[in-house]
Amino acid sequence: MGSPPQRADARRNRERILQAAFEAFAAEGHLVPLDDIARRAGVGAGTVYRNFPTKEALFQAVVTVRIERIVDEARALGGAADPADAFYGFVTQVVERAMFNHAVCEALAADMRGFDASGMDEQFTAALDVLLRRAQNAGAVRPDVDVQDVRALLAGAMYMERGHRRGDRPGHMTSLACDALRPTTKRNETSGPRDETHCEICATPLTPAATGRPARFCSASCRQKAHRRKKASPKTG
Amino acid sequence: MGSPPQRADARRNRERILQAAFEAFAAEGHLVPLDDIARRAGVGAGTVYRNFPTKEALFQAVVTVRIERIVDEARALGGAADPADAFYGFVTQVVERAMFNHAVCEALAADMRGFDASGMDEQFTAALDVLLRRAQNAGAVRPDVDVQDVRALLAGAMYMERGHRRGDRPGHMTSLACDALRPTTKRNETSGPRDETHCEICATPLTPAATGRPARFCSASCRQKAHRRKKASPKTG
Amino acid sequence: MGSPPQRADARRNRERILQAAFEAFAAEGHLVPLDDIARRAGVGAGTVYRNFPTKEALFQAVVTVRIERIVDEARALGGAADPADAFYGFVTQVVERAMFNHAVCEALAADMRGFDASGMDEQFTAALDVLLRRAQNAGAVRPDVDVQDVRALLAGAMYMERGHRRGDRPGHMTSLACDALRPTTKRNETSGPRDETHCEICATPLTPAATGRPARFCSASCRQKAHRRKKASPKTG
Amino acid sequence: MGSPPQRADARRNRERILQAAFEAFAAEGHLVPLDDIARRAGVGAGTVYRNFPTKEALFQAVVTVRIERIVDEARALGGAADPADAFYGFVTQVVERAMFNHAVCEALAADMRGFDASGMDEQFTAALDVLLRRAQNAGAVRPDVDVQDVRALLAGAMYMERGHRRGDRPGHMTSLACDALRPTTKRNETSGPRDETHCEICATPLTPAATGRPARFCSASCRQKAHRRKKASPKTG
DNA sequence: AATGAATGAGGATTCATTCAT
DNA sequence: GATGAATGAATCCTCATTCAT
Repeated sequence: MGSPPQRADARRNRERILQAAFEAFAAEGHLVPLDDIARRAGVGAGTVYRNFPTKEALFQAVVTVRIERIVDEARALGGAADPADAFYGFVTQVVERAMFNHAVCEALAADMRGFDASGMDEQFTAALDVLLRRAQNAGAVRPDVDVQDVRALLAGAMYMERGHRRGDRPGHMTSLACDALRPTTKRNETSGPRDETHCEICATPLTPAATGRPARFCSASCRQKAHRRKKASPKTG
Repeated sequence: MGSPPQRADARRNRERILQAAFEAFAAEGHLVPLDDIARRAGVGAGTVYRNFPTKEALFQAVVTVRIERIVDEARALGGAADPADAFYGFVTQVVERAMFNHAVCEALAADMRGFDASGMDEQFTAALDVLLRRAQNAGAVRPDVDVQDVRALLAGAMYMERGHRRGDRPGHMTSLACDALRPTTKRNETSGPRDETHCEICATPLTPAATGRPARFCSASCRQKAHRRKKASPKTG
Repeated sequence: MGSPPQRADARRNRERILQAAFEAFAAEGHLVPLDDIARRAGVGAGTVYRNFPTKEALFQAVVTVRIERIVDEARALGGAADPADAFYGFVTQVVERAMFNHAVCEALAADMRGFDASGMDEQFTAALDVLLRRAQNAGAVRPDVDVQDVRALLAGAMYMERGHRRGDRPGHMTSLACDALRPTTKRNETSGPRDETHCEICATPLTPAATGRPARFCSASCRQKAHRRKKASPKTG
Repeated sequence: MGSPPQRADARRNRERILQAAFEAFAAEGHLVPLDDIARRAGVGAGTVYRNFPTKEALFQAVVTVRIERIVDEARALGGAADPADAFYGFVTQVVERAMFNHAVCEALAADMRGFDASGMDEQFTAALDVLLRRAQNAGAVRPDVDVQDVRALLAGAMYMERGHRRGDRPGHMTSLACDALRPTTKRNETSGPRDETHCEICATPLTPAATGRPARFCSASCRQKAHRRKKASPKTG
């Protein structure tokens, strides 16, 4: 039943189902009723079941296709000139893509729920492993993480981006996650907009000044602390 | 409705319901049927509804209790001598506790779904904010993250620990997440057990040797690379 | 949703559901459990929901069909030769039909509860209005009533017939209701069977005579009163 | 259990329950949950059940009290000077009172649902019968109706008033119902506000004139009909 | 006697899956 | 092969009635 059908129209149906399922699962995850998918695909529910024995199998099929592409990309990057770029770029891109896709998210999820079919998981892990080791070998990734850690981090980054999507900083959590992987000497620090409602040093709420520049500190002693601290690590604003 | 009943048996039932709900939600999150919770508690469904007007209210009640404790701890740590320990210890502990608890996970989740009741969310954020700012002030946390970032990271760490639970390294993902928050100069690097099935350098699968010490590299050239690299960063094993 | 299905068996099922719903609603009104309707129709509850999105929609569908017929009849009578017959005949017939039908009763009910769908209510009112005005124009209906009064009276008549169904005089209450609409000069007075257990004049219970013709009055003075009254209005027996 | 309790506080509770039940049933009829009544009465549900074996029995008790009063009034009117006023006044008053009382409505309802307990129904009927016969005897009520007809009409009038409550004409339907009972020669005709959107004669919708007095007829021929008709029965506007 | 907690049978609705057409 | 109709178990929630305290 999972094998591709012979007739042209049947093959077309299968494609349409996969496409509809992709969209539906991407938008709503496992929750979307199968009838909705069938309707989107313009076929009957029975046709879906002819092609995929269960709803879960359909889900698997959908994400397998996606993961296949991702694996392909990972393999393509396996020989890239810059192992660091290859690795971090890959991670970032995967997250970005999955960020808006409930289905891929669930598939690559930390618990890999609903994604152990067809050995795609192993292939993904293996391909990622190559990128990771090359990056580690190049000194771009700390050596004490393994591919499972990275997989988990990937899942976590997707999760964080999905949940804490702040219009202002897309990709911010992913960037943090990547920083967790870097050796200590290299780091991409980015700074967000400053919080003008609390003291930067001790978090005391600030009384907003009616006029003039907003205050940054609650007191002179906090301003002094900030001053001292700035001298100690001058690179971060 | 949420007020504790007077009679001893009723109070006992209420406790049993909360306990059963705690376990059930911890194990399966929002998904568990309310009837299951009632059965676990040894009461009828009606009794659950007498105590909590909706399933959601029960969920809230369960997590509110948990979050309350966490907030209390955060507040207690607000005056700790070592801001760094206070902050990282708190984060680690929260994750550890929530790790096995789907419900708390969902409550503190990145999207805070199903946890806006009773202002507990704000209290949690505020208490965490204090710990964060003190740690930043002490130079123990990079200055370009805010409390929302930390909340997201917390949620992500819980998620990662839940999903990628590897018997061997509990808390490992949390440790990584914490590292993402540290200024570059300080880092807790830990190393896991060596993977004996792949070349350490190029990730080529290794043929296990029938006897003797297991191989670490696939070839002489990889061994050479490893040697060169070791000289460059001598601190990591 | 409400569109008729193509397949023969489905169409048959839909009909059976409508029929079962018609009977069930007729007998018990909105109260019948939907599962009962499904069982009567010999289908699963899901099948009912496939055809009608909610129980209420099913109710509407059932009564809409009935009201449609009634509206059709009203329109057909719009050009009748005798406006009085058309109007009173229509009213009588509507009540007769709805009399045994809780559902139609509820639909045409005084408060029109649960019958504002599909504009059928307005159509009914409009068609009735035409009959009413023609009858008023012909002097067969008192001029100080409007179509809303007639609607109310219709509902009331149905209600009365339903409740006080006396095997002996079906339509009696409707006849009374119609009389309320007639100009004073015309009236259809009908008389029911005489009550042989009370004095006709003062309602004192009568001791039934063991033999002979049953008594009509409790005393000679009442007989006398009746005699006098009979002379005053000789047409009613 | 229906028997009045001995202790003073118990008697007080019983009264409070009856009062609360009266209000609750009046407002919502049979639908109101018993727990609500208990709460309104400030007692536990168990106390309600101690006094009344079922919810239905409570309902009966409540309406029995009300009907008792109505019966008392009917009896008091039995010797009134003017039998016509006594009868029509009574009918009107009963309807007016019940109009805002779901419970009494249901009790006196056409189908007498939920009101066959304690012989109150018979007493009501008997008392009404006396008023009716006296009015008939006085020539104020057509002779071809019996007390069951009047009961039905009462129920119907309540029903109509409840459903078609038009702010503008409270009691209008009751007035109509009374007219149905009058001998042909006497009648209370009232006229409502004229409908300015349809032709008075043929009910054709009227195009509202932008200025000037609103039109009453759709055409000259209808105006002519109206003119002829006015001459025939000059008393009604 | 009073309380109000507990019960549990429904009731409306959804949806994965099967199967007649 | 395709269709979409049918199924019926599952889910949340209500409320009359019973019973332990």
